Amino acid sequence: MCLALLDGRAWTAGELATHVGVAPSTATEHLHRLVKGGLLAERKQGRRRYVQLADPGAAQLVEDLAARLEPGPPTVTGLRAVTASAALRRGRTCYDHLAGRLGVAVTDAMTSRKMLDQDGGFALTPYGKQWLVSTLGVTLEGGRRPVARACLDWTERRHHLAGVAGARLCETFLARRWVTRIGTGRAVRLTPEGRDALRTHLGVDRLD
Amino acid sequence: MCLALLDGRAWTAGELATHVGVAPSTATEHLHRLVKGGLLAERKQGRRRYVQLADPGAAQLVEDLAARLEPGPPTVTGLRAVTASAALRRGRTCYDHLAGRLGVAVTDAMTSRKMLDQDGGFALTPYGKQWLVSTLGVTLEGGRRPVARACLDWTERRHHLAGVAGARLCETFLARRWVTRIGTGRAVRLTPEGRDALRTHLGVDRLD
DNA sequence: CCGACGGTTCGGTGACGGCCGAACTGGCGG
DNA sequence: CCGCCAGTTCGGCCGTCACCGAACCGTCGG
Repeated sequence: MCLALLDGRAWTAGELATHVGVAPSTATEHLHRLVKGGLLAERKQGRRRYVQLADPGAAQLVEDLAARLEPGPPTVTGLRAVTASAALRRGRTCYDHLAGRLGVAVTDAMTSRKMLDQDGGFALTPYGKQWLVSTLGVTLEGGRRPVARACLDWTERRHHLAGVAGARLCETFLARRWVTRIGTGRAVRLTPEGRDALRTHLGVDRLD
Repeated sequence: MCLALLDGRAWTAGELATHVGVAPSTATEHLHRLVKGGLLAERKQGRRRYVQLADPGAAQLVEDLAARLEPGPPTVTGLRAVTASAALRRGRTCYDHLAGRLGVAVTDAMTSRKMLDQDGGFALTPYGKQWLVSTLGVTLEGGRRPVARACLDWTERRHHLAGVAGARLCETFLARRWVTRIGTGRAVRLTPEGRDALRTHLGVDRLD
């Protein structure tokens, strides 16, 4: 369930129950514990109850656990499952930022263009901040949350950009329709406009 | 047990058993699972078996879990326990770097002296690298491990410096006897020479 | 060579936890 | 007003897991 919630959206108890294949009563029990423990936040709307990860810290924790526990995606079988997992590997959201080959490619491009410093840690350079704020028009005020943070990509086994900057970047990509969600899941697809934008802004020609 | 192992040292199975108050056979069972799961590494020496956290990633995971789960140190009672926990709050090692008020103070001083950029993320500045390498004489080669990383301090509720830089800094502090270990635990004490060094190198006058 | 000691293996036990089905609650819609 | 649906509560069952004591194994020291 926590893995499913990593898409950053709010799920209903019933959705999660069928998704993981347990009875609704079982799901209810688990979700109550996770809420009481502070990992999830709940929001009641009429007769249904939505849960989502409580905060970016919770998402990071789940992500880190998953990264350590999964030595690789367990071999999927069946055409449907294979295409779905291929789409996820190509591009997806990870809580509130971009991941998969797309997320890593953006991170790499920002690094080689000196917008991101991965040499002394993981931080935006002044130029990188300027690009985000002036060129893309986002704001980087984030309260106590770090502006830039490395998040280990569990399909690519590389770091991609998370934190406030990663979240704003992902919002921008979605708002400008550089990427669109595939169906209702976490997978995203790069649009032709997105392809152009990647080339002009970041010099990324193609994603393998 | 994992919390105890956060001091970075290698413990024997028996030590851990008595430390957490279970039978040796129980400890053995748990430790075998943790080793098989890749969280701990074991090293046999004669008739005893040492275990320690497998890698910095494992330490980070345990630390992050602890930071999230502990809303604060559960009120300790008794003079002995109180002084011990006060010493831990003042200064300690966290796996392989400095933590507690000492660790946070060093991190803050490096930040205000522009050695560390906490504004765009968490990274050493060129000046910070130069200070570590030229003035303190450490090397920052660390393979795949990040040079600088933020680690949430569970007593101070603030970030302190971890990663390769944090580890080298801690080694230096210990080697130059700026801090010394108190007894056999994780707690460290600032020596008079350490006090001088903090003042001359980082402009830190006193730790509250 | 023998005893002490650290560690492990094994069998058994008690309890806890996950899970479900059935009954119940309360919004929502016809 | 009644039926439907999402979710919850409750009771009970079963599996599993933590734990321990006792026996066992190797290593070290006398």
